Amino acid sequence: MRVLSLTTVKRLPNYYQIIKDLHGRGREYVSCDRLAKLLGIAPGLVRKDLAEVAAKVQKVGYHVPDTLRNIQEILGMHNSKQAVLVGVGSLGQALLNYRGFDDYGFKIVAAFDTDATKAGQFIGQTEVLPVSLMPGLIRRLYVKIAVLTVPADQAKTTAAELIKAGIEAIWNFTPESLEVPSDILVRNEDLGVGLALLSYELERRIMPK
Amino acid sequence: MRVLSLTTVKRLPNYYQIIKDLHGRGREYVSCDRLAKLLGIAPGLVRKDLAEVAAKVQKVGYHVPDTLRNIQEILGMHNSKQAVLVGVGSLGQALLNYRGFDDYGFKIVAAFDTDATKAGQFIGQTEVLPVSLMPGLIRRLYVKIAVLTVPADQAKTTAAELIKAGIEAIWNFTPESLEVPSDILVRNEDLGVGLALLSYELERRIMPK
DNA sequence: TAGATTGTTAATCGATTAACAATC
DNA sequence: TAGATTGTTAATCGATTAACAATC
Repeated sequence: MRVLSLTTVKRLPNYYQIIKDLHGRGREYVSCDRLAKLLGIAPGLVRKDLAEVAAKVQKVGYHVPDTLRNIQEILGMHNSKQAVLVGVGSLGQALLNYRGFDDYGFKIVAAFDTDATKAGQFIGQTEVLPVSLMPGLIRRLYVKIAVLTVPADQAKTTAAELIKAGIEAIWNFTPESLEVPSDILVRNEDLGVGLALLSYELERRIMPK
Repeated sequence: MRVLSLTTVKRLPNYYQIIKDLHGRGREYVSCDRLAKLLGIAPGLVRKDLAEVAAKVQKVGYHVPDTLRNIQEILGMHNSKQAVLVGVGSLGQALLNYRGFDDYGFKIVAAFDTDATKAGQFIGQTEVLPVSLMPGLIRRLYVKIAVLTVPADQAKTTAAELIKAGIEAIWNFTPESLEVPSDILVRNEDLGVGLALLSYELERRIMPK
């Protein structure tokens, strides 16, 4: 499997969504034209994206079940991936309840919070533990992924602790930018960015020119 | 004010974050080199981004308080923007509790859910109402923005109802792609995309080649 | 075969970078 | 002035599109 461009990988969940839907409705094949129309992009782009991804059959299009499987394969959706979550605020709680993770093979095995009164609660399937138990649990279970949902001012120190305990990938929901060693993977997910874009487009529309 | 490229607008919240922090610590000026280093991008890009945005002073850099104000202005952060939220599941609840919206002038004035037993509850500052009251309230308060956090299978019909009631911008957290008239603004925010990217990079790293 | 489809190429577009010019 | 900084230009890079070739 060749390395896919990041822009292609970004679209994979969109293809996945549509193809999963078609699969559920019993469709066997789908053309790139159809996919392109549903996603609002050029058919050629679909062909390029799926060139290394889809199970294509000349004349009838892409084979739905096989293509679905290939996307799952590429994204490692059926490899189960253990993760911990740090910071059981409102966003942390939401992510603990969010069911969309299962699809991607993610399982949050424990959540941590500095507020000891939260310890012992279950949110969704996950137990909240005091943050003092964090390094030990990460080491014991060989957890490599952490979801970071602490307040912004605790982001850097928490990230440092996580890395020290053996975490290799951080999904960062704080607006802080983290400085980490180059062998640590960080993905920033900032709701503020989406809101800023919405906000900007609204401004331009409401007071045009 | 000229039209900024979307890539520039996407970085504005990052500049905002840093400059706000500098402002809080009493700094008066900041150079593009400094900003570039903190964001991990080229100094020239910072200069280009901020050319139309920042209050620059030759020889000392960008004026922190004025630049902060300009970014707020461009993003319309001090215009208060009323919004409603539909779908009080786990993600909906999180967004109702999320305090980051205030900064951008967003105020969620009401939340709606089809589950009538949720009605009457307050989540954060916001009351949950039965969905039957939605069109009336949107019209009465002239609300133009909706946050869509319903289950995927209700996304399309809910969006249609919102638009019928007068909503002009939808912040879509469902994985569905909505088909809307061209005068309606939609921003898709799919956590699955972020997860897919993290997942892909992890795969590549764990089983290299 | 004819026709529907995917594959591939070259052209285009836009964003980023690097280097230097301009400024105070 | 010298020096620190921003402004601007041209080169580069990468993604997308459009058009056509190849396939079964």
